[in-house]
Amino acid sequence: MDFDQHKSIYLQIAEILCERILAGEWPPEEKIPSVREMAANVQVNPNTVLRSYDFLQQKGIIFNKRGIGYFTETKAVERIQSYKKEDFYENVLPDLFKNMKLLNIEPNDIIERYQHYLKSNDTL
Amino acid sequence: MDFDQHKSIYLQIAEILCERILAGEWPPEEKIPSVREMAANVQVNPNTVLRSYDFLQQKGIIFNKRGIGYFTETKAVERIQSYKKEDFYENVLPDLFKNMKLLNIEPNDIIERYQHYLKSNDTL
Amino acid sequence: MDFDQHKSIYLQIAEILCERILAGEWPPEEKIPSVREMAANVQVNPNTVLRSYDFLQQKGIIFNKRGIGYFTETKAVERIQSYKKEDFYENVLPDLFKNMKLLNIEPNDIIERYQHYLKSNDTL
Amino acid sequence: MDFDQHKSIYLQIAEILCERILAGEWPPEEKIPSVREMAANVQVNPNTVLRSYDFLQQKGIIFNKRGIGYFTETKAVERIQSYKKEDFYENVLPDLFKNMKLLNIEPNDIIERYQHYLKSNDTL
DNA sequence: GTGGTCTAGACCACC
DNA sequence: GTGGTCTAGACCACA
Repeated sequence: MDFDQHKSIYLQIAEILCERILAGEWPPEEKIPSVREMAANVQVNPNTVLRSYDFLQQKGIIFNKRGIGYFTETKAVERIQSYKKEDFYENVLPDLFKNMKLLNIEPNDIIERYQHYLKSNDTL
Repeated sequence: MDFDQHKSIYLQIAEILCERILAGEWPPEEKIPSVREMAANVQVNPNTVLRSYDFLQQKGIIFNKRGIGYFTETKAVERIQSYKKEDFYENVLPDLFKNMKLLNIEPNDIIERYQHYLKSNDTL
Repeated sequence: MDFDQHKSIYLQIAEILCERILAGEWPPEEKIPSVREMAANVQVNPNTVLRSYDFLQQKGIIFNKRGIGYFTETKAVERIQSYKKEDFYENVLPDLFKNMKLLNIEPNDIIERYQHYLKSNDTL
Repeated sequence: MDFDQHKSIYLQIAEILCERILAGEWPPEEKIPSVREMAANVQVNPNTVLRSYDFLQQKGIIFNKRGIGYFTETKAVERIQSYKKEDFYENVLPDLFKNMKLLNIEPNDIIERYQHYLKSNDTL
């Protein structure tokens, strides 16, 4: 597992966990890997994984049963989607628009590239 | 001058300088404010401004004449645009597409919002 | 640790590190001393050491793992040699030739002195 | 006139003057260009040229007649050669040898390159 | 523990 | 006047 050195690792781990939850890897209320197990998997200090889990718990995406482990919240998927939506309209889109204007990029160019993106991902 | 606490100040200063160069505030080979002057303007320690200038010099956007000051490179604008373009296609766009697919957002929605964005900026 | 007052300390530290890497003190991907540790060793402010490390990182000779420390790049030795070679053929050699011609020094003189140099270093 | 930004300009001007003296541009006791004239020629602040002249005067290479100008010393050429010789054996040569050993460069390579150097300069 | 950023202030070489 | 370097010390996020 190699991480982007410019973003904090615990956020990258949280991000990956969210995507796996969205992908349906764990149904609601299912146990996710223990801190130690996850740490061993991604070759990272357990404290760092703990921080990811803590972060996701505060966001209402997972919860903890003492002595047992961490579990997906019932509404984990909805929560994640809601956060992503907020981030999308607050950050991603304004950033996109600013760059499009500055670099004189046509909306059609974006659409075309998106079609390609969908196709290339379909075949995976 | 107030800065975003989440990004380092020296990078924000560099960013602002780039936008002022793009806006044509200094033609190619023109002298930009001295380190001390800029530091006084944005209420920041001169060392911090120096770091911004150093950063931009390494990026080939400004250069230094000994004992005189910093000057915009002949190709400063091209360089900045090239960096921005790379960031756009490498980071912004993939991020956008990933989110669009995940959140089931239609390209038409994006375009529509972009047109609103352009209109609201025109009136400024 | 005493430094040459005519060159900046951070570059001299970088230079020393390069020579230690060339000497094989740290294999590829090995952790080098932390900023604070090195600063204590050479009796210098940690900021100054950090600057050396930053410099070497930009040259692709060492890299950083967040919260852990700096490590030698896999190709550190090759990179250093390549930089030294470039400097040699671009600066040292032209300087030598210019002086040889100007001072009317015969190549044989140089070779002879080089053999003496090698011998005197062998005995160390 | 464009200068190497890494060395101080006044030393570069002094260096150029020395080479012109060695080339016989001004016989002993001949007047060299005034500070202002030289400053205009090389596009530099007169203070900087003055510093060069001052430097050369301290080295016994030129001397000043108040109100008239700067003149080459009778033994200017000998002095310059002596300084260059000292620099050569103290700095250039040790630097060369260190690099040759480190980069595993054969003396024959140096000689060969020197022959090429002489040829290419002859034709100029 | 690690590095990263920022400040305040000093000193220097250079133009 | 210009930038460049260094120090001392603080504070922070991160592992």
